[in-house]
Amino acid sequence: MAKSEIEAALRRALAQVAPDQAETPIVLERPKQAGHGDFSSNVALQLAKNLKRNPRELAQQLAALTVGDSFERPEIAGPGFINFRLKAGARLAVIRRILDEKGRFGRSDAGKGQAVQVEFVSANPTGPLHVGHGRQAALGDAIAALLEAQGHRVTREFYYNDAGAQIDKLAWSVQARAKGIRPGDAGWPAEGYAGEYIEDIAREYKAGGGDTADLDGIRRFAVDYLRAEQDVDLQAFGVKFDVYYLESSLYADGKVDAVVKGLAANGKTYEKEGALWLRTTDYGDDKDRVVRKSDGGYTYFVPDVAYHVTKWQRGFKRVVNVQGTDHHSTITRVRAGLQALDLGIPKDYPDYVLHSLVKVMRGGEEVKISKRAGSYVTVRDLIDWVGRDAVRFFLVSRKADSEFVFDVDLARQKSDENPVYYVQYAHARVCSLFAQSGGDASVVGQAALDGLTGEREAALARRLEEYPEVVATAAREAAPHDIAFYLRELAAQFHSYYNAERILVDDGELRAARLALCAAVRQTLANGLSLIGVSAPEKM
RNA sequence: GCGCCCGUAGCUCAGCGGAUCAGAGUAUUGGCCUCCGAAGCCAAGGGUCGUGGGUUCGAAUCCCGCCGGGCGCGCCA
Repeated sequence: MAKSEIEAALRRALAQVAPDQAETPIVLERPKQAGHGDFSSNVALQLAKNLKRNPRELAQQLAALTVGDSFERPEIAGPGFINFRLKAGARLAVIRRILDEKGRFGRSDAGKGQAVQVEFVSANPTGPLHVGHGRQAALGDAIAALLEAQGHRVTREFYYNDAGAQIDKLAWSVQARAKGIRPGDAGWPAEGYAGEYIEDIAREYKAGGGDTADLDGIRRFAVDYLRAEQDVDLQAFGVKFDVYYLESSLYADGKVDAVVKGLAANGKTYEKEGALWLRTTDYGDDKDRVVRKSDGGYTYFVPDVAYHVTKWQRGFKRVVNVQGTDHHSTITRVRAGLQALDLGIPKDYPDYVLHSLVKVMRGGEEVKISKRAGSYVTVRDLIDWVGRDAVRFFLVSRKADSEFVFDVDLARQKSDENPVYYVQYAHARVCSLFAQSGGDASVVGQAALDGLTGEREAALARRLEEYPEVVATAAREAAPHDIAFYLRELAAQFHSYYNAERILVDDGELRAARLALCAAVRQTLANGLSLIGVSAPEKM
């Protein structure tokens, strides 16, 4: 590839100009302005700092020594940047590569099949999924897809908190409803779940012949019911999990007890005020935390630690947990627990991607209620309002840690269409071109590309060439929004090209070359959209 | 009060291991359909990058203070 050739040539020049600085990192950037060429390096500036010499002078020396077949003579600009311009043939080579690699374009085997686990959503089975879960589902699934694209073997996992106080509350709430007690009535459980769905569950339970006095039966029924409902929503969202891990199984298998024993055996715990405490302050926490409450029960973070021990033991050397920022205090605790067990788990295990909460706006006001859940907007609501593709694109298009305002009106506006269609429309337009030309992408790909001499064509080729690096960076930083941004820019350049040039000209060779470029754009759009779980329609 | 995150164009947001980083979309205004999909394209206006210091030849980017916002700070999960 052209980039590595430039890098190697620059490296050779560097070895001649400054042998003792041969370790200076060489960074090749893609200038934003086309006038600055295809690649640019600031090595001369870095070098000037170390050698205390004039950067422009160094740049001149380096540039004169940097030669290669695929690029023109480099130019010096600004304080000492070395700019490289590719020869047309080298720049257009990416088109043929894309048509050849198809869905593999942008993928890499850099991950070498390493097993990685991405845990996300992990909603308690106490109600329908809310928008925050939606953001997690969109982010987590995209991060998983990105890691797969980099050659990792990814397991998508959902952790069910199906044990503990909140499940008891669920059971009491359903039982109360089954007995005809409504929220606010006498006998309604303290902090019970007030959503309409509780009534649905109670009705279904009774319809199935359930006994309203059988609290365990109610509990099992309600959890199964809500799990099934969440699965339906996730399916509608296009997210599939490989493993559902149940908190209750950690108790059943004795893994929770084992953690407590292990912590005690390592001398990391102590008794105080009738409770058992863990010295999490030894690992950077503000204060020590309770492990076993004075009533004998464990706090939630014990099964959490036990769960993460299983992740490690299941062979996941790398784990990414996607959670809301409201859980950020658990990071220190879980890591502290793992360290205190002294199992050889790295200090920064696992990785976390925290996302801020989503505010839903509609009609100029924040929406806080939904019919079904009562106190929050559900994933289902969003899908119903703007469609799955728009929800997934929107929720992934912002940095995870910035607050996100989901403007439903904006997403529906413009004759009931969504902004994501800008990207999808570019894809559909190429499909339309092929439908009309009767062309076949693989045949078209054989065409000579020499005719593609326009600035827009060069810019599109540059953009396409960039794609594999965008994917690699997005995967490394667990930042799917990079993909969304890239796709929008690629689509914008395509629309611009489409309007400026007549693709289906009469000249056979030129037409074939332009169609080849369009086919490469279409392929890249499709590859990118699939990473974030958005469809690439042929018509719309 | 303490900890983490955030403050960039009217609005929603990228950029943040310093330089070629003042950007995108949207909104506003003005152009472009006898012609491959106008759900599109082209152009213009619009920001002392919250604020005050510091480091540096060079700071939206790094450090400190302050202001403003979010989230945590349970023997809840």
